[in-house]
Amino acid sequence: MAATLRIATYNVNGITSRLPHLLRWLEATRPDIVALQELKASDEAFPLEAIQDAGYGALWHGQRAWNGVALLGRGTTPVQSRRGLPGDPADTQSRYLEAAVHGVLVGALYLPNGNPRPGPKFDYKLAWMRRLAAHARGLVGLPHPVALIGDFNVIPEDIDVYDPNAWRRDALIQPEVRAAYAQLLEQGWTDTLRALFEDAPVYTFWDHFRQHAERDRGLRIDHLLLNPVLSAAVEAAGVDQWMRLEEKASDHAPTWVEIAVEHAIP
DNA sequence: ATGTCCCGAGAATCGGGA
Repeated sequence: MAATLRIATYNVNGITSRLPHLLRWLEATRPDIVALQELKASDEAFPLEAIQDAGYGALWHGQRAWNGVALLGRGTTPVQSRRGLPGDPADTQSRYLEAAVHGVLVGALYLPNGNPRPGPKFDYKLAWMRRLAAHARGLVGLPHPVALIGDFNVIPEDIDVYDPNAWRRDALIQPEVRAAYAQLLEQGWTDTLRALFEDAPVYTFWDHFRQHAERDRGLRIDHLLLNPVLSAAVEAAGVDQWMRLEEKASDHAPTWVEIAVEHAIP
């Protein structure tokens, strides 16, 4: 029996503040696999019980006040394959978690913002992108489904921002950042939203300034990169933009892809 | 150049980050 697998990524900007939003969204859209970013909470503060009550198993890598990523599986607990991005043992920031969920190997990531630029934070971002590319190279050609999803903090092209000029000094749009992202895609990853929307704008983030959400002045920085095995089965993709217009919303909206699978998800 | 929201500190606002 044919069925679909829904994979989503959502930067919650604080799991404690956003738990009600997360639970409403899980119930409304019932994704099978979810990557969360910016938990901004220690491991001890992760709201496992509420998430389990919603029908999800969870794996998380928290950090007090900043960063923090998690993977949720509907009706299953993700099986961890990696915690932390390889390539720098001194890196203590919680930004990468990798696990098998519903038959997909999922790398869930929160790529460094990189501002202010220039400076050590921008250097860290570029170094992190090099480490990601080195790791991703070993994943893209695997004979099973692989996804790299999360908040990449990269505006890939001018179509991905409401006004490129307004962001020209920002780390998210710099030529070397865009080049690093393009090189990652060249390994064989498909940028799913861009592939499906073709030359139509689609945004995943709207900052808190000047009513940008209400005016749809956004950026596309949350990405779903699929390896060839997985991208061959894509049926649909989109952004749950209504979530950005909720009271006390995160500045990001959940972004998702639906995959055709042979059998119903248990 | 502007502006807003989250977190932690620690007691009321403020700094850091985005």
